[in-house]
Amino acid sequence: MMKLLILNEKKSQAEKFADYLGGMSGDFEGNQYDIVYAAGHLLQLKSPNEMVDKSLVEKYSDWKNLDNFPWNATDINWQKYVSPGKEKYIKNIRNAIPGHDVIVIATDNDPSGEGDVLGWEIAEYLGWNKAIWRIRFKGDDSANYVIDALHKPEKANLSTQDTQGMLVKGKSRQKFDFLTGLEESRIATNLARQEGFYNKGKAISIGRLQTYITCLVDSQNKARTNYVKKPFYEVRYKDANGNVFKRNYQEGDSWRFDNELSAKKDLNDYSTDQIVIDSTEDKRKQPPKLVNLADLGKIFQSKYTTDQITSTYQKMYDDKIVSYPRTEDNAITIDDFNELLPYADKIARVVGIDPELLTHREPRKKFIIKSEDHGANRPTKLVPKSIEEVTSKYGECGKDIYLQLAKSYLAMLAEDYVYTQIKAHLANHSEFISTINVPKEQNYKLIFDDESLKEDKAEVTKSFSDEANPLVYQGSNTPPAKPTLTFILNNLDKWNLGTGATKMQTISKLQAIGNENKKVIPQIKVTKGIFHVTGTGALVACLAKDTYLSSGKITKRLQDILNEIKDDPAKQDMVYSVAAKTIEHDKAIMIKNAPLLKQDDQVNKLAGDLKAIERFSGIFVKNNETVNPPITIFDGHKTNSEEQQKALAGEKITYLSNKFGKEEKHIAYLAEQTYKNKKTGKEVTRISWKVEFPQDTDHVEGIYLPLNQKIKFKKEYGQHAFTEEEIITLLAGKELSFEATDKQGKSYTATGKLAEQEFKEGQRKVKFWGFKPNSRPVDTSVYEVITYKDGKEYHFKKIYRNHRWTPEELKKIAAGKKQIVAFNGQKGTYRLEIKPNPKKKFKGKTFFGFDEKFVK
DNA sequence: GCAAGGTC
Repeated sequence: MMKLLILNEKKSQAEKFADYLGGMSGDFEGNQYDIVYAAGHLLQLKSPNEMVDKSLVEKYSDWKNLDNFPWNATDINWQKYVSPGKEKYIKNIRNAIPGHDVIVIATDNDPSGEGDVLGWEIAEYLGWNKAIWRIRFKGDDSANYVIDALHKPEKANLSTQDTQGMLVKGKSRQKFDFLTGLEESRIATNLARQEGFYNKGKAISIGRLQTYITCLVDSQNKARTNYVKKPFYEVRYKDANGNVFKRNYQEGDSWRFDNELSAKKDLNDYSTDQIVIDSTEDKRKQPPKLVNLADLGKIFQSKYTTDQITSTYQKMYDDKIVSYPRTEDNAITIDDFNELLPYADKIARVVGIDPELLTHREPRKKFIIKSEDHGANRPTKLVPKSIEEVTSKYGECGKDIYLQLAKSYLAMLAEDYVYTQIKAHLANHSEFISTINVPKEQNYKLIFDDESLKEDKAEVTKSFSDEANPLVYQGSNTPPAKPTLTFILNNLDKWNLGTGATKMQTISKLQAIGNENKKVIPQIKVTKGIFHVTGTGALVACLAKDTYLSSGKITKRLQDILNEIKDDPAKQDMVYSVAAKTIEHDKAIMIKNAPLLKQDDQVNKLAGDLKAIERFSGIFVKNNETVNPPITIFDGHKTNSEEQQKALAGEKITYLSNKFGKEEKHIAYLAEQTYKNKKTGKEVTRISWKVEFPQDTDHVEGIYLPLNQKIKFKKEYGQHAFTEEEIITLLAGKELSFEATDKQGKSYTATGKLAEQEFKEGQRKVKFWGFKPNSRPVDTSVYEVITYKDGKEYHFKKIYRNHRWTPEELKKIAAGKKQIVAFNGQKGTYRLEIKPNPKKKFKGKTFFGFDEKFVK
């Protein structure tokens, strides 16, 4: 009898195991067991300088000496520490260990070996020295698979870990990415600085996945800029339904011209011709495979960011209304199929699909896989009551995700799309041919049209008419594709780069929207669905051009080596030499590229202002150590050398600051400050500026009763200073009226209450509390009040240029549309094109007005 | 200050 500690990768998996085995603890065929779980990787590699012998710490802390690279990977002991935020999971597992004989690693069985690493690193970290069993099961949602796997565990222990192929494979991948990523980041950062590009004092991040993406986006945009359109002209035929007949072009054919005139001359040799049908055949197309998260990203790329989609999907997964997000499966097991089938009608009704369409309830082969990672993304048995419920819980994006997911699933249960394929040629010119597909029965396409996944959407075709007419057709060489999300994802797939879990995430992280997530400096940004590099991205693209890490090939090569290591783990040190060779090569390339930074237009335009924070240095009297504080204090004050010396001597300096809207006296001094490093969670102590602000006499503080929350707000509004009594009224959340003077000097009664408001400071939105006047009622006998297309209310005068707006005109105005209106002037009627402009400006005031253009 | 891989 053995006591087993079953270690799952995540909570949801542990819950399923408990379900199959009869609880989180219990008895499995005579052996006692307890189930514990992680939350993905709980551990990560330490900093390089923490993984080497004392004598090498200096070398591995250094960023500046290029001779250090490549490192000697055998110097490194590959120790790990608990990722910030994951301590509670480690604690739970540690507490559960005593009394057990075996740790059963029951994490995901990824082909990369990631699940193996994830389990083994926990056992190692916790100092486990007894048996370790690895079980591999097909999918995590069938009791039979799990029990079957428990019958035949792969038995090992920590001392034999180097013989475990999958584990060694996973660890080797980790080592390669760590070595190449960290070393090349240091090399790139150093080289850029030597050329004067400081990237705001932050490191330039280089890595196998991210650098490929950044360089791909940049090279594609450059290819688009350099594209020269080369038109060609040729005779084609078109029938009344728009079907085109053309010849198959071979290099050197004389009927294709580079100028229109020649083609026009050629056109004289052709005349209206009869269409001859060659064949008519009915064809069928099965519904497309199920969508995954990357597909959802592609479908909604112009509507939502990758970040919105992944985070919304995650919320829906947390509530279990959709399946596990991070998979690349496009099919499901027969068990999954059978489990969800009884809910199909219910799902259909929620998403507004007629259940009558779901007649194909037998599984087609293409949708069924024997084993799965997690199974394709799909709705679950937990069907929401209505689509409105989904919208109210997860917003517009959640609604769109659910609709798309449900429809993709339901399409699988509909009949094949049937179309008629017709091939034809022209009677007198048989070399002109045409093939068209005419839809016959839409079937699954009524539920989900897979065209939405393609970038070039096919048009619906009508059958041939009797005859076709010749015309001169202008074509051109194809321009390089736009770097859209689809483009990036397709290229990642080409090289097998990134996993289901990381692709969308990395693209999100690389984007400017990651500004809130300060872990990563954005390298790319997306505008209108097209990706571009940022300043940092421009630096990366120029420096890393032609490096191995910027190319997809390195991943193919790495994977070959990793598989070799998996088959013979004794070869594991191979990964060290591959990493060293990669770094050596890339270092040489980057040294060559570095001088080009100054000549690169894009780099100068985008990265020129990413200068370093200027610092001064000196010995600080209080700790007798050399310190490097910034010259400019964060309140905007630029210190002079006299002030710097004073501060180093431990004295306070005083100056006037203008930063916060008005001039005030600030006192600043150097002192020890403690920060939390966001990535490592470690506290860092540093000497930097502290500022004493003058006492705030403009604002008042108090408890805002409706929220029971402490707030601060301005003591006055316009010319009016609030009295004690009025402040109490406002803090109670009540309305207040007082006599006020407007900007024109007229007095009026202002009524309003406290509200949280927002103003923009550059890109940043700053929230504040303050008195907010109610919008003054408009005189509806003089003004029209409309709800504009942006959903907001606006007003404007009923009579404009002596013309009273008609109801039809008002409708167009509300829709934001242009229109031509006739006005009566002194010299008769004149016409203007009128376009509503809700942000019309006059003497600094913004109002709802109209842009006008004269028309004849 | 630096990766990619997990999950939440």
